[in-house]
This record gives sequence, C-alpha cells and structure tokens, in this order.
Amino acid sequence: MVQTGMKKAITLRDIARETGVHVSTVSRALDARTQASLTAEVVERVRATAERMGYRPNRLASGLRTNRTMTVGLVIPDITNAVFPLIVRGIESVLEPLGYASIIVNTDNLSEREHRLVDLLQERGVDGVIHAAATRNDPKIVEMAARGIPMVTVNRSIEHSDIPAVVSDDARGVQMMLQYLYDQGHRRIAHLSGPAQSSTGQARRQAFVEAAQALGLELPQAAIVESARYEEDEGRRAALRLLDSGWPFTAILCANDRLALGAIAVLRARGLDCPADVSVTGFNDMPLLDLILPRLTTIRIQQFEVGKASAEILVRIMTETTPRIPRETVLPVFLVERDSVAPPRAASRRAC
Amino acid sequence: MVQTGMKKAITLRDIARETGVHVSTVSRALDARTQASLTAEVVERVRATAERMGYRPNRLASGLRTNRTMTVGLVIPDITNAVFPLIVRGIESVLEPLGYASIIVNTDNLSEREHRLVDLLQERGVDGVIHAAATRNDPKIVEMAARGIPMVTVNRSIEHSDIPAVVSDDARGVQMMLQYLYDQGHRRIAHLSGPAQSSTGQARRQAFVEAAQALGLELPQAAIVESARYEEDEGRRAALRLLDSGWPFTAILCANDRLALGAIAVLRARGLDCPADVSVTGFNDMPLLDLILPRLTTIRIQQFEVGKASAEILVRIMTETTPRIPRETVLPVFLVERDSVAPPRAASRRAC
DNA sequence: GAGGCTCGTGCAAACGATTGCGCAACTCTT
DNA sequence: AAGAGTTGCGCAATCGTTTGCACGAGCCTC
Repeated sequence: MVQTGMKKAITLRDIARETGVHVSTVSRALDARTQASLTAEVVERVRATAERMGYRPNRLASGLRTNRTMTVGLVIPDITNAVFPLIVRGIESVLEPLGYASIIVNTDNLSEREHRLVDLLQERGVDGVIHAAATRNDPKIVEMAARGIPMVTVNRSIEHSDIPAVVSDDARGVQMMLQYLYDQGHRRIAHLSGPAQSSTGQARRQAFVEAAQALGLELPQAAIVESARYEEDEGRRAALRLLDSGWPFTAILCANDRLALGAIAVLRARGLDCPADVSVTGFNDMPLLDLILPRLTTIRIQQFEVGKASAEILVRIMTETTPRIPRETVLPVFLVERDSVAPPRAASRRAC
Repeated sequence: MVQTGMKKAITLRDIARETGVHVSTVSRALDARTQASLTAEVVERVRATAERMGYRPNRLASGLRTNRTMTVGLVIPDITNAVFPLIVRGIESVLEPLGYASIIVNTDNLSEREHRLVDLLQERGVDGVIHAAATRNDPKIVEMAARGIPMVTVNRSIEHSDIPAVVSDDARGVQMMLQYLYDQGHRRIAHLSGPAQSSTGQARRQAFVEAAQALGLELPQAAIVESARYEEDEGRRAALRLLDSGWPFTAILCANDRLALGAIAVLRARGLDCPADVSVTGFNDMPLLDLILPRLTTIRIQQFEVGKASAEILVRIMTETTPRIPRETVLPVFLVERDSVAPPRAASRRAC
C-alpha cells in the first residue's frame, strides 16, 4: 500500500515534547484514574495541547500493554436473520456509550467457521464475547470461557458450564400461546418444532409437550414435526409432512415466524385458508411481520432488551472485580394477537 | 476484572525457547513472505511446535509494529435496515477468507455519532473503511481519506473527492420502471422521492424527472413528493400529501420499498385498491417483500454483490502498490414484476 | 536542624511482533 | 588455498502506552 499523503498520528511523545513534560506525565494527565497524582496546572496544560493537536490514543499500543482493547466480539449465526440486527443494536446501546467497539462475526452455524472466527477474535484481544450462535454445545467456546475471557450467551445456554445466559421466556411463551389456542376452542394442535440442536428449538418443543399434557390434549406422534432450520422452506416441508400424516389438526403452533409463513404458504397451496380452515401461530414477532397477510398471531420477544441485558452483564464481568451474575437472566415475552387464529370449524376442515 | 484462571497466551518467545532458535527466526518461519530465507528444516520445526503449542499471533503487537491490523471498519446507518445485512455479508464473503475482521458501527445518520465512531475506528488502527452511511457530504470522512486510510463508499458517492464508490444503477432502474409503467398505459405517474440529503434519494429523483421528460409525461409540481426518511410512516405521510393535491395520478413510483408499503396502506385506508385503482412500485426488493400483499413490483438491487464489489476494491487499495480503481463501479439492477402494477382504469379512479 | 514525611515528576522496563543489519559459516572461483 | 560471494540465523531497535520505582524538593515533627 502506497500511502503517499499519510501524515502520521499524534502520539504521547509529541505532546510531551510540546508541553515540556515527560511522556509518562502526559499519559497520567490524560487518564482520569491517575491525573489526581499530578498538579491541576500540568493536567490542564497537557489536556489542552492534546486537544489542540488532535491527539487520538493508539488502542493497539495501550491494549498491548494493558490487555484491554475496549473491543468485544459478537458471535452470531447470520446477521441477515432479522432477529439479530435488533439484538446487535441492543448490545451496542450499552457498549458504544462506554467506548467499546464490536467485531461481529457470522458463523452460519458451521462449527468449523466458528472455530476460525473465535480465533480471529482472540488474536485481536477482545475484552469479552457475546455469543448468540445457535448450536447447543461447542467445546471451543467453553475453552475460551475457561481461558478467562468474559463471556455471555444470548438466546441459549451452554450446558454444564457457568457462563451467564440471557434468554427469553420461551416456555412461558409456548404455554401462553397454547392456552390461547385452547381458549379459542382448539383441541388438536400440531407443533412445527425448530432444529433440535438449537437450544430454542429444544426448549420450545419441550414446553409444548408439557403444556399440551397439562391441558390434557391429544398428542400423537404425528403432531410434532421437526424442522432442520428456521426457514420458510423448512416450514413448507414440515407442513407437508403434517398434512400428509392425516391427523386432523385444527391449529399449528410454530416454533418461529418463518416456519409459520412457510406453513401458511403450503396450506394455501392445498386450498386451505388460514385462519378459516387452520389457525397458525408464530414466534419472535420479527420485523415487517405485521405487513404480511394473514397478519400472524405470534409471541413477541424483546430482542433489543435481550441484547441490552447481555451487554450489561458482559460489562459487569469485564469491569467488576467480583461480579455476582445470575446464571440465567430470563426476559418476559408477550402474546401479540393478530389475524392468523380463529376458532376451529365445527365441520371437517380437511378439504383435499 | 479478576482473571483467576487466565493462562497467558503462547508467544513467539515461547516457541523460540522450545525450538532453540531466536524469536526473530520464529517470526520469519511463520511468515510466508520471509520463510524462504530459512532452511526448510527450521521452518518445519518451528511450524510444528507452533501448531503443537497452539500459537495464535498477537495482532495488537504486530499491528503496532507494522501498522496493519487486518481489521476494517464498516460504517453503516443502521443494521436493522434490511438492506444492510446483505451488504455486510457480501463484504464479509471476501474479507473473512483473507483473514480480515470487521468492526461495524451504526451512525443512525447522526453526524455527531459518525464523528465519534470514525474516531473509534481510527484509534483501533483499521486498515480500511467501507462507508455506507447515507448523508451526502461529510468532512470527517473526506479528512479520513485524506489521512491516507483506504476507503470505499457504497450506495453513494462523495462529491468532489476521488474516493471510489460502488453503486447500483439507480438511474437505469428508475428509467426501466417508468418505461414499464408507461408500457402498461400509465401517463400520470407520481414519484415518492427519498430524502434529498441521501445520494440515492437525489439520484432517483433526478432520474425520474429526466425519464419522465424523455417520455413526454405530464409532470406538475404536485407529482413529486419528498420523504424525510426511507420509512413506512414517511411513505404514508407523502402519499397523503399526494392524494390531497388533487392531481389525478394513476401510478406511484416510489424511491424505496418501505415508502411504497406506506403508500399502499394509505391508499387502502382511502378505499383505493392497489393495483386496481392505483399502481405502486418499489425499489430495492428487500427481503420478505414477496410475502407481503399485494406483492410489490420493484427494482431489485444486488445488495450482496454491491458489498462484495466494495470489499474487493478495498482489498486492492489496501494491498496493491498502485491500484487503478475506477472512480465509480456501477452494478446493474433488475425489474421484478409482481402484482402491484396493472393498467390504469379507463374511468376516473378517484373514489373518495 | 536532622530525619522522615508526602508530593510531583522522571526513568526505564515492559507488552509481542517485525525487520534492517551484521556476522559467522558455508560454497564457489581462480 | 585464499578471497569473494552467498546463505542462514541472531542481535537489537522499534511501534505507542502504561506503570513500578526512584528521586529531588518541600514540609512537618520532635
């Protein structure tokens, strides 16, 4: 790279030369924690010339010396998945005012990629990591935490570890939704579950089974169909399996909005209307969902708040000497009632 | 922070001690560019023990020495805006395989925030910056480029500067869409323009005016309404202004999908159907758009490709000694025909 | 008035990697 | 076989900041 015009940055040394004090004095004058040990006059003189010369600290140098880079890593599966940008902004809302920068990496749920990216973060000396990747257990992450890197997981917990987790109350969400369908008169309710290796997939499925049993609902084998990914085409595939099973369900509780959208598309293709013939519910309340017809009844998760809470916890771990952090922080969820649920038809609703 | 279990990382010195060579030899053995000056035996021995000990280079140290951090900054307005995640993934698709990490910052189009964040990037010694923030001219950014930091802008150009830009062929997109509406029989076509301070807003508006004149269309003052932001509620506000102007338009060409969605909502509220009463078109073809009814006819922009191209250019600027980069790289756009356009009604279409 | 404070500042050694330079130990040439 | 050239590696300075320690000056105390 030919940097012809590259004028080099102002350093402590430059300020020292300019003010006639030693570089260490400049350093102390610019650090709020140490400037008490200097005379107010020197502090002010240094501060003023630093300002005048446009001094910007070199974080590489200070990080090298102190092992603190004011940089954190965000490990997420895929930023194009609409729930993550909100989480990211929530995280940023607390980190950025404190001066932290975030390196965001996308794992695509590929553990090989995740390993490489975790290395990439470590090489850059991140002060902490917020981990939102979905796979359930990952030795690399546990190892990183064991190395002493402050870490928080969001939307999932790592089993057999004491890494703090921030999660939404998935179980309560599923239970609320099932109760809601029950109250509308539904008795044969299917579940399109998420991937088993994602912790949300597993948690929601288990909550579904438990809530269904608590309500005394019929729950044949065919009632639960698992998807491989949280995507529309998986929703379609799973809904087809469900339809072809022959079980006369009247509603589908989906583990995720995108699965629900896929399911509704399949129903429509088979000549079934949602909600007239089959009620369908989602989970997450992703952005723009309220513009898609039928407007999906779903469980709203506070993505931004989840991100915010996880960042607050990470900051505590990074800065407090003996933080007492709960193993799990669970945030409430809300049922948002829209148009995709109606009472079941009295007559047989299976058209074809 | 109390790092009790923090076992410190392996350094070149550790490997040197282990293999019995000097630390500089280790450094050379591990660098592909310099290992030619060593015997194959030493290189292999160093490489093997580095591998065995799990050596990870300290990028802070190497960055301090070399002024290259293998980190780039991505300046975007808001990651929750659906077009940006795709751009980010496009950028990553070229940067990540090369070993670069990305620090992503959201400016919210606030220049005060942008200044702070640009400083944050500089302090961390990023090797380059991809700048996708929307405001048209920003002295801070020009100053940064002048300082010699490699930079590329996406979706916009900086006036009076030679910073390379990657843009979509907005003008052609507008022209294609207007021609399409014309071919469907529309003659009185309104334009919901984007914010004037965004370069896309300005470019699309200008293209609209030119294309309309070329087609000999009637173009009264009221035909163009400007929005303050690319958001649904601005689309609603602008559409209301348009309706209230009394001009008997038969179609609205919107500068952006979200504006179009807002406009359609207002039409619906006024008892007008899209496309039966008024045709509406979007721009961008954002994710999930095809699920929203009526399915919006729009111009597809290759977000991923835009990101990819900008990253490729940035890499060239960062690594080549005398790169010849075109001032502007323009990527083609495509008209995607869906359901929000129909021929105009012969009769008066103004219901209320 | 001498010894022991505190207070403000300078000194120099880190942090880990890179790299120009120098110096042995070779190989080749004549 | 001696000089010249080459090859392979070590030495030490450097990047910019931080921080334990030392040191001189002033002050107080007995």
